[in-house]
Amino acid sequence: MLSNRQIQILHAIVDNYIRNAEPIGSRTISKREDIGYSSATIRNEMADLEELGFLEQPHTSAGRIPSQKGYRFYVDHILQPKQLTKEEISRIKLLFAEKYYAFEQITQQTAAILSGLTNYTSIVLGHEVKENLLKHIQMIPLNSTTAVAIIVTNTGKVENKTIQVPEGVPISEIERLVNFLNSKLVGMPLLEVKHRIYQEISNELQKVFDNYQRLIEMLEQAFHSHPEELVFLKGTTNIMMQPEFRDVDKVKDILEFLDTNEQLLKHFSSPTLGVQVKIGAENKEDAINNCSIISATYHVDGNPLGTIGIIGPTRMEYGKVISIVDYISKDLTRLLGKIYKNEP
Amino acid sequence: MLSNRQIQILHAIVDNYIRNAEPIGSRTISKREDIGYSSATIRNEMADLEELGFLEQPHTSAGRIPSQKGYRFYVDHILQPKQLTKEEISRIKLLFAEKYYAFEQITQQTAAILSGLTNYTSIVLGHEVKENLLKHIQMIPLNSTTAVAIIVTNTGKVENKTIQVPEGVPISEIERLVNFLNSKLVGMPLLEVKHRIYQEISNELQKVFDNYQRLIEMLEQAFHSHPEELVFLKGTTNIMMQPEFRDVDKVKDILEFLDTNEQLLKHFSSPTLGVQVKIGAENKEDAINNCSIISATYHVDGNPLGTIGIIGPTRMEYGKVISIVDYISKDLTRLLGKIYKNEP
DNA sequence: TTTTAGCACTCGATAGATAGGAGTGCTAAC
DNA sequence: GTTAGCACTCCTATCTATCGAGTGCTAAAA
Repeated sequence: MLSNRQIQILHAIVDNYIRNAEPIGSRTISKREDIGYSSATIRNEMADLEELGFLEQPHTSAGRIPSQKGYRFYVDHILQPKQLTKEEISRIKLLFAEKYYAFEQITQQTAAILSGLTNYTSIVLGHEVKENLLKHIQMIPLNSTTAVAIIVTNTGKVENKTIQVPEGVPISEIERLVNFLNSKLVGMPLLEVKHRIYQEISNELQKVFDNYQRLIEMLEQAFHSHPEELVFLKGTTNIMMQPEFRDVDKVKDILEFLDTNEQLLKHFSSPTLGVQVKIGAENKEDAINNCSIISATYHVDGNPLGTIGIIGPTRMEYGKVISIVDYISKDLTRLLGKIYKNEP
Repeated sequence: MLSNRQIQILHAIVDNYIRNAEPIGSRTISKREDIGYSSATIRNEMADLEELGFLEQPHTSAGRIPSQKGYRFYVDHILQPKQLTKEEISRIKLLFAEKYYAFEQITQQTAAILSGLTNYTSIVLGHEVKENLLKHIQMIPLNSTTAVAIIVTNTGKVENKTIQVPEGVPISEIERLVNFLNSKLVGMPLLEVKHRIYQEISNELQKVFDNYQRLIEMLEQAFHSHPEELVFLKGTTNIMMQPEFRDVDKVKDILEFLDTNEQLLKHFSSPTLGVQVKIGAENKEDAINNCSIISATYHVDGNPLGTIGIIGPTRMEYGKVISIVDYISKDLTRLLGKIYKNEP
């Protein structure tokens, strides 16, 4: 276990490095008012801390910087969450006080304020539609061969697809089909809908509709789920302001990681309670080995709907960012809860 | 006017610089098989070309590089469009052969193939909804206080918004309102709809519906148009592979420009016939002074719907990129025309 | 008149060499 | 246990010298 003095020194080093991005020497620390030891003493402690794996030395004659383990200890045991300022809170309140929104707008605004308040890159993952329930199906013919299929879920998510209408199917028949589907499928998890169409109601469909085969093809199109654009990023260029990312190749790797939605989604696949902090190589992907990600899941009615997060250098202002992510994820949960009360 | 030999030399310099990103000296050119002059002769011509403004010299003892004027002349008078390879054509064909799509998917796929084929950054601007006609309005209640308003246009574009339903308005009343609106507003340009609600049908609304005031508030929400997410980018990180953009600050400026949708939209505000090439400072914005943009507008029924484009360094493979942008914009126009035939 | 060979000159890029200084580790004294 | 002192390390910055690609000019050749 670390002694109090060691913790004090580690604290000072992490704080200092987060602020200045430069290795810290023993003299710098001994000069701090809250530390009453000579540089030689500090040096001894620093050597011990390095041996224990909490500090690193870029080269022999440089000061120390926190290692990943050091950051981890800092986050777990030293850090006290930083209170948001009045101004920050009022900016968030202002945003979430807006009355009506398209869904994408909420996520976009959330991403914007996250990166705005932190000066890092924000990530907002939209809703996991999978567990949503079907609320309504609609098909609107555009012309004799094309229609728009619209699927609405109980959380207000709207999906739409342009589909081909089989030759010789009159509009009235489509209306009848839509009514039929609504009566049979509403309230069902979206994931099961397709399955249900084939298994349970195909018989009935066949009885009631002449052009069964063609209609089923059309439905296939309508419910064909494509991997969704769920990811919103904001402030990607903030990364480049960090002194550790003045190198184009590093930045490129990170941006490529962020641009690949699949990777991002995989990274945030499991919802978590509270705020999660992943430091450096705790993120499996090589590209973001020098980054930390702070994230939290937001909910409606206890169901995780998506994730918000911040990505920045391991030298991140953990205290501030954790507070902001926590606050906003809770406010977002509150807002969504207000909008989509779980009524039948 | 430039002599044939001058054109030949300019051609060689531009080609060479596009390929290697390094200044070209007189000796390099005189060694080329298609040029039968000594380096001294080339030197004289190069000096003349520089005086005329077609070439530049990074410093005294370096070779020459094309100036903006040089690129312009190259694009306007020297360049012969490069035939797409069979493989390129088949990749495009494959993409556009897909039968059904959500609209966003078409734009996204287009962006993907543009950047995939060119190795530059692609920009696809979605549809200008303004001139679209209203095809259908729908409101789907989620619970007693919230509903989703869906607006479909004749081009298959679907907009949706979550709106607040005023207290005490029964579902049946909303249905009646939607039917009323559809009977009155369908076929009208989206831009005029709001105006029309207030001016022409407000009287009638007032007569037929009790909760006129509340309903009009709800409609205000539904038709409140927010600046739309119309921009799709792909391959933004390709910029960083260019040797002239190994500098984080330059990259940052460009990415910030691309991230600001308003700027992009402004830049592409006026539709053009055919492929447009903007070289270097011909782009007004400072951030992209060292970039060229190659763009083309795509249409449905003669109406410009959006723009596709490529942004890269001024040292761009103009021949190839122009051909690709041209080809894809035409194919996209063809595809959209097929999907959204202008039928009532 | 046009082209080319020859040559002095320019200037950025590269590689050592050197000095400076921040910081360390160790020892011995407090 | 703490600290002063000191030799040592090694990064950084600066300067210098060299190299060479490329130029412009002149004069000779075609």
